[in-house]
Amino acid sequence: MFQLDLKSGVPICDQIVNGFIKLKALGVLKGGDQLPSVRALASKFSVNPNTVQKSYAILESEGIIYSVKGKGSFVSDDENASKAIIESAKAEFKAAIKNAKALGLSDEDLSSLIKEVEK
Amino acid sequence: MFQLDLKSGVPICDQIVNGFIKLKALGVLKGGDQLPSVRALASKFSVNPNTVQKSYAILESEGIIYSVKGKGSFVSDDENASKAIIESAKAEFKAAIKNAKALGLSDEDLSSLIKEVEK
DNA sequence: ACAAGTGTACTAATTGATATAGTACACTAA
DNA sequence: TTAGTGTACTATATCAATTAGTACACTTGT
Repeated sequence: MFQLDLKSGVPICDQIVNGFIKLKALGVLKGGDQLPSVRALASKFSVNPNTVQKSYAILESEGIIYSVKGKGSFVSDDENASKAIIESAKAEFKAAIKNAKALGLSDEDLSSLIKEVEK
Repeated sequence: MFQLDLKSGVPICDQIVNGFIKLKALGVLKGGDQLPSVRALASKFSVNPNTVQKSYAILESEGIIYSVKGKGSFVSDDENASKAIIESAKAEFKAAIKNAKALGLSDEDLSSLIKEVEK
């Protein structure tokens, strides 16, 4: 399970969303796996159930998970889900690119950095 | 001069800070150059003078510029300050690369995204 | 000396996003 | 029936960012 950084300034609900997206991308969570209940996860992280609920709603709207009243929330095995994960990762990376470019880094600068990280 | 995007969600003061850092990094602004006055820039951007003042205070605290009462604000001669900022931007970008790769994006994917993000 | 322009320092109010608090309802399974 | 689940809703609290307004100290040019 992932960790929350309450001091990071990143909204808690976003951290939870990204946490599960990464767990699925890494294969830790697979289609059909059950997620912690809204209340259980809220208790574990010591945050409000509404915040977790919001995260789950976002994940469901993106096709990452699906929720069933009275049963629980589960990892989706829909083909489109992985597409959503990729899109989410791309969006996050684009934001980083925009930041770097705003500080004057060129396309070449950034491209060379990509290769540096390879190891 | 740079532009502001009021709809981007990025705080105006941060955009102004990054704008000047970029101008200095690109050599458009050099040590000793005078910046627009707080009131003049606020008027040009149609934002509150306090917001510009805050940006200038941040830039000064980071050593990018220096301000003199009654005279104005000027670009600092110290090159190390802006270089340090560029380095930290690179470090942040590297973290984003690592993140994206962990989610399964390839070097080619990331390179093409760099070109996608314009301006 | 004066006036205009400069940076700086406050307090107050506003807005929007985020998170919390509390309650309630519908559903499922044992 | 009972406990646990997701879901919906209103209200409140908090915080960052911004705006608004005022005031003061300083420099420059006249």
